Amino acid sequence: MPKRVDHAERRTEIAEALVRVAGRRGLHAVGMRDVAAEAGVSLRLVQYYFETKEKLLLFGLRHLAERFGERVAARLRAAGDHPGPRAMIEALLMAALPTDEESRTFHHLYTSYAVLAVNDPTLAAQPFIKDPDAAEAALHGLLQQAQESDLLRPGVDSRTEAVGLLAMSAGLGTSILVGQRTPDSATAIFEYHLNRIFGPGPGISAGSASPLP
Amino acid sequence: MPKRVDHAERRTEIAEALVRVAGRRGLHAVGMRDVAAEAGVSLRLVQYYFETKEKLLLFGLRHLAERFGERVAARLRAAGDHPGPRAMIEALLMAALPTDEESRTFHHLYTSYAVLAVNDPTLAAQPFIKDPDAAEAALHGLLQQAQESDLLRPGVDSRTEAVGLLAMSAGLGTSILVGQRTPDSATAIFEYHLNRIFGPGPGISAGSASPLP
DNA sequence: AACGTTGTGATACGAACGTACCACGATGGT
DNA sequence: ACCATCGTGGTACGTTCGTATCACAACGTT
Repeated sequence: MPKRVDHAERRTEIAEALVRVAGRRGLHAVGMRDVAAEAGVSLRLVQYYFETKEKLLLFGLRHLAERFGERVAARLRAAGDHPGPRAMIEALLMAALPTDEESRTFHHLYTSYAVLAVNDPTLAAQPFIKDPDAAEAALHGLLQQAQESDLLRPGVDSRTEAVGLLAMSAGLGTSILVGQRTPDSATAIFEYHLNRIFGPGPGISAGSASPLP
Repeated sequence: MPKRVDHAERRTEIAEALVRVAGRRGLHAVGMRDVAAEAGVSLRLVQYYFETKEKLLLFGLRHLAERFGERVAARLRAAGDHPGPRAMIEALLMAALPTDEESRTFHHLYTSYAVLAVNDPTLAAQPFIKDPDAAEAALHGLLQQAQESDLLRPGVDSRTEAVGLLAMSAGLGTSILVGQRTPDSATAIFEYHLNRIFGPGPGISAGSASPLP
């Protein structure tokens, strides 16, 4: 029926099918046939656009990381520069928490890939070193900017804080994912730490932010 | 040849074989046959002592969590009460980092199980809710104890700090696992935060603890 | 001494997986 | 108008997996 097909677009569609079905049933339980069914194409086509499963998984990871990067960027843009760097930092940290379905899926799959990357060096480089480094640099930049504007309490090490906050975000994200903690409690913890780094200021908009449940 | 066999002991041996081989090749790549070979027994025996793979995995998780709990307890005991609560807290946080092979395996497999638990509620309850809650309670207790001894800076919320530090530990652990960060840099971050919570005091014994590589 | 239970081995089975192969309609270049 | 190539479907192959089955040796009990 169709003549010439945009390969990149088709690969993206299939990769998103992979992300959907993996988010639903777990990455370990996803086969080529599941991806094909979810994408509404034949098994042969998945083979055609990604010759091997490994390549499909790799592309899926890159696509996932890219989509998530765009999401974070959009939230940062939405936060705007108006209320100052603190709002941007809040947006950055909150965007990484698994609150809605999309971020839940991201955390779930990203962690799955991270586990695979421990034994499969092919996966590692870009999404598990470079991307976190970039996030760290971004947060570090925001903190430095705030520091230069004299918004931070004295004695704050912007670099160490950046690393620590991102690690905290990752750890809290996992806790939320497995149901140990609620997004609201994570929000409250961030609020506490931002109050400690900045002076006391205007709070976070979302969530009830009760002390701790 | 042998007459009566201690089931519990045998199950433990097999579970440890599971942990070893899974730590080497990844939990997703481990089959019943691999566990049998690693334990030096026949496939049938693994089936005999754990009827199904799911039960083997479940027991493996509980065993892993238990062994790790003992490890942390031993480190806490080794830290002793003498240098005060700060040393205990340092020991608690450091014990959770993947520094040697044993803790690396623990982090790797525990994360693998956590990913599985997202889609399989059978796994969740004990090791992913109760155990972290216990760790949190322990750290919280140590912080409270330090607070009552007037060792903490004013304005420190012991509960929030406990949760945040443990989340940071988990996040840093994953970063170390995938090779983004070194154990030493994680140590430096803990030192920074403990200096902030306590007054400035005696440093951590292990590691070079350079500012940040 | 006989017997039921327990521990162990070898092997078979059915399903699912990733991949390879074959066939064919449609399309675009010449 | 031909033909090589692209896109697509269907299906088969070989492997591996978890599990089930059969057989039998060794032990404790009576």
